[in-house]
Amino acid sequence: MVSIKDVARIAGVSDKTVSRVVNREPNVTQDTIEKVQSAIDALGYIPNLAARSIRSSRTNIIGIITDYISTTPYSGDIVRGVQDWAGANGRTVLLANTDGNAEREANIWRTFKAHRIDGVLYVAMYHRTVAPASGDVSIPTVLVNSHAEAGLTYSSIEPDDFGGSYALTQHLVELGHRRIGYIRLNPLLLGANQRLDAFLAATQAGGIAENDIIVRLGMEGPIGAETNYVYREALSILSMPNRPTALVCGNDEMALQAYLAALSLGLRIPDDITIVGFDDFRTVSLALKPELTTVALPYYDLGWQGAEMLNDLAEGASAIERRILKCNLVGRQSSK
Amino acid sequence: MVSIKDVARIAGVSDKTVSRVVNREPNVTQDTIEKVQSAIDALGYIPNLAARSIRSSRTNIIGIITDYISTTPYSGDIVRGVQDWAGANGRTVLLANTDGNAEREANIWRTFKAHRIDGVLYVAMYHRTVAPASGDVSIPTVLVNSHAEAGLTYSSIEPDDFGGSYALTQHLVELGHRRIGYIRLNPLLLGANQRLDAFLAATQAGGIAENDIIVRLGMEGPIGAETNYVYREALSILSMPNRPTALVCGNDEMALQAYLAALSLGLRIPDDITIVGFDDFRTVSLALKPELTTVALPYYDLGWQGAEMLNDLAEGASAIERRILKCNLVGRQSSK
DNA sequence: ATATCGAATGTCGACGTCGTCATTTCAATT
DNA sequence: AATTGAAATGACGACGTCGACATTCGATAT
Repeated sequence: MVSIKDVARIAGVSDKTVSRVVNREPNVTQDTIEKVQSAIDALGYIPNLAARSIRSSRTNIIGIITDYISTTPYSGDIVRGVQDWAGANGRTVLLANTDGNAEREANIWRTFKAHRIDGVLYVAMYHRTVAPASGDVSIPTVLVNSHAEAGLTYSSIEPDDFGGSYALTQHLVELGHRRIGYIRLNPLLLGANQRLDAFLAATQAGGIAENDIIVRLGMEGPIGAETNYVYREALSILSMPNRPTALVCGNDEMALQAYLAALSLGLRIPDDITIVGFDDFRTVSLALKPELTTVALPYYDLGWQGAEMLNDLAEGASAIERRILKCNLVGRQSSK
Repeated sequence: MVSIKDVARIAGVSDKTVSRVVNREPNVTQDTIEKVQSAIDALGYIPNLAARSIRSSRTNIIGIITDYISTTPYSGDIVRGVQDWAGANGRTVLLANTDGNAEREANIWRTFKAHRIDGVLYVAMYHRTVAPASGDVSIPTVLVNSHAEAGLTYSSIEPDDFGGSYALTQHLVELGHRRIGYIRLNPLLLGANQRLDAFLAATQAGGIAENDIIVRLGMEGPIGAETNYVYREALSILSMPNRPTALVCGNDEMALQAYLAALSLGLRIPDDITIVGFDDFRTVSLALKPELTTVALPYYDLGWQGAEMLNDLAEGASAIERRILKCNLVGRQSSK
């Protein structure tokens, strides 16, 4: 590999002068700059960041630790947000995936430390409580789409499931719905409870009677291997003699199944039944006809802002911040 | 940061001896090993990989360059496959995303070279032809889910869209379907043509008359901003007086729309109409009721095997290999 | 011509690790 | 006790970069 010394030799200057040119330091003649630059171009010289980092003890690398990357398709957008921030700020991203395996996680922390990375974004693919196994040597860490278990202090950034669900429910109340069905997510998911709680709070605030609320469990069991009751429950709710006029689903994938149930019963959406989802998982929400009213999770922003927070931390900010990002209602044609 | 010298001082040995222990070199007394090990544990010493790499000019880092990571949800599995291989083989993964932007791509190559990574996996998120902008200095590179434009020589690994589509079509012929509709993908996608070609070849081989094949265009326009005709075309095909008994969709998302169209016409799946997809995009294929017969893309294996191929290349193998991975038929309840 | 001073450039060493080679230790053999 | 040889350990330098400091250069003022 061509090094700074090779460039120096070709340009007929010292290695330090090349270094000055590369790092755009002042007090270098225009003439010298050109000589050096053409030597760089001729040799295709690219500075060795490893060497740089052992001198400066700063790597400009941030690490991402993810868990179940493939179970929640769009959460990859978190990673994209981080990457875009990194690209815009001269950082590089090291990525590793635990698959929920503790031993693997410990290894990843070790490797990241060996790389002397500047910080870690600990990204949960579904919104939940986590306990990073960072070990004794500490690295600046920000939890993304998650927060720390009781007793652990980490900065974190999360979506406002509660607020999003509240807004969505309010939307239905404003449309005049007085009897509403609800199919809830796997209770293991943090969002499941927050969304349901907000739904119940908003319906109550909207003056809807308790027995005009029909709540059913849509899924349960371990993440990635859950049992799915959604279709059956949707059929059951929609077959009730006094069927509700709106059906709220824990997420868009559930809404899809509710669509199928509704259509197979000959119901038209949204004329006979309003159906709404959550996540704005676009491969589903936009493919459904009519397109689905849902709530968008701010995945990309979680990543971008999480990276910003991490940067603050790595620069010395010591305050622990717990940031909550808004989930916006996305009104489409499935609600009326 | 604690270095090898700190450990040496505490253990009362030379830095080289610590190095020997860390790297499990022979000819070290058991006694010394223990002394050193306890110093390592006490200090929490972790070797600095950057320092190691400037000596050995081997980083054990492989880079992944992706394009449109968020448009094809499950293709993140390619990355997961790479990561798993890396984890199992002591490598670390550097990740960057071009978003289809050439300038960004050039920057990424520069950065990767600056990190002196061992090789690059150039991953396309949808199957296509690519022209990596790797610049003059070369790094071992393998193209994943893509192959090189004419004139460029790169090793590559791709899914066998043709074979998968052929098997799927054959399955329908074997089920006795003699009149079949086909909604095709955006022609910009490489898979679009391969899948359609295989469909036409398999129907012809199965003795189906040309005018019993109804092909419609489902999508067109730039990736990520296409116009979608699927629902309309599905309705149109399914409303024909002599409607086909099976409908093949370019991918699972299209199949979803075909389901909606069929149900809204009061048709039952699969009794009145067989519908099949492609991709085995599980959030859709398993959520559909009945579950969708489709073809699985070997995303994970593309990643894992791509990493293997890259490793061979980095170790000195000079042969260019073009590997094609099988796409397996996944029979479920939507075909009969 | 000479002194002065800032600008331009160079020399040197340190960062952390490990290969090379030299030195020390120790047990086995004469 | 002296010799031998292998095993164990250490000293040193190089990898590529850049900070600290030293030196040289060139222009201006005397």
